[in-house]
Amino acid sequence: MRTNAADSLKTLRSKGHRITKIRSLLIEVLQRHASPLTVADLLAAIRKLGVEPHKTTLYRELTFLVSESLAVELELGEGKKRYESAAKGHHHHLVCLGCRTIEELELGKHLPRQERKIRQAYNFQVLRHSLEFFGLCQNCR
Amino acid sequence: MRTNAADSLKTLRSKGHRITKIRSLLIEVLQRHASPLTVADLLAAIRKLGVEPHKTTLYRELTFLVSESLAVELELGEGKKRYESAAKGHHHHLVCLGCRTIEELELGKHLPRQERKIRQAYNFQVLRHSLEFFGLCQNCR
DNA sequence: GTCGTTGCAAAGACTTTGCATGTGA
DNA sequence: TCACATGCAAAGTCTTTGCAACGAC
Repeated sequence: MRTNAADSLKTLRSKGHRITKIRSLLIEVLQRHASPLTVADLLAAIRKLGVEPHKTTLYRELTFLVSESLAVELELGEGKKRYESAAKGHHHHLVCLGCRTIEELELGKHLPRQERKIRQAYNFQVLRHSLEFFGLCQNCR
Repeated sequence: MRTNAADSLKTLRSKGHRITKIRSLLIEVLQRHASPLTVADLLAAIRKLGVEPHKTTLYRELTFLVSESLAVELELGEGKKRYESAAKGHHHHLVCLGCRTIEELELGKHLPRQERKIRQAYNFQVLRHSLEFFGLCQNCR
């Protein structure tokens, strides 16, 4: 699962999708950043690289990357969506309510175990989960 | 923490807040429903009871109830917020990606334990968390 | 009567859609 | 070439703000 931008592009090409400037920049930017980014963040990051994509294009492209399982969409209670590269592997988030910094967090195997229990107890097939901790970071405390 | 609508109203009154028709109906509706509701859901539910609040009022009232810790706000990847009564106590959710049904789920004490670890390992004070499982329910599988 | 609450109009933020144009393979 | 990708305008959905009128206590 842990891949790089070149791998992602290869995968897309092999499926018959085109490799455009915006697409490859977007994949690169997503992989370079540690925390999940909003559409506005992504637009700014790509502009810094000298390309000016229309925001509609980013919305469409992100939908596409999510459908290809190359990006992950999440909501952190802000009323807007954030995206991160799927190449980083599954993880959770620490969201500081003070400075809004988002840190990544690796948790043990407690949740896969819970998911098996849910399967049995609720007759519900878990495909994915989302776990965020909200609180105060070192600086904001 | 597990209270009823009358208790919530008493608490509000003791703090000097007013008990209006919309406020008390909203608290009642939130407590009556098992799954978290959108503003549109709440508006419909209150209309069924013969009152026609403006949606602006609901937005404001929900912000107020959240600030008073009588309601909880959450996002389930739909691009809109959902609210539930805080009186139900903390729990997690099973979200069916097929029929969008939302079920509640009680998990063990794994997370409080994790939160203590996070406090130590990341120097991050966890105030609350949000955990949702997305998948397919019995009918949609 | 006071001041918190409500309704309404308007605006703001985020996201989607339709269509013409551009471009990668 | 030609189907996929992009840009632009417009609209759609969710939410917030300003202000005057209302109503709980």
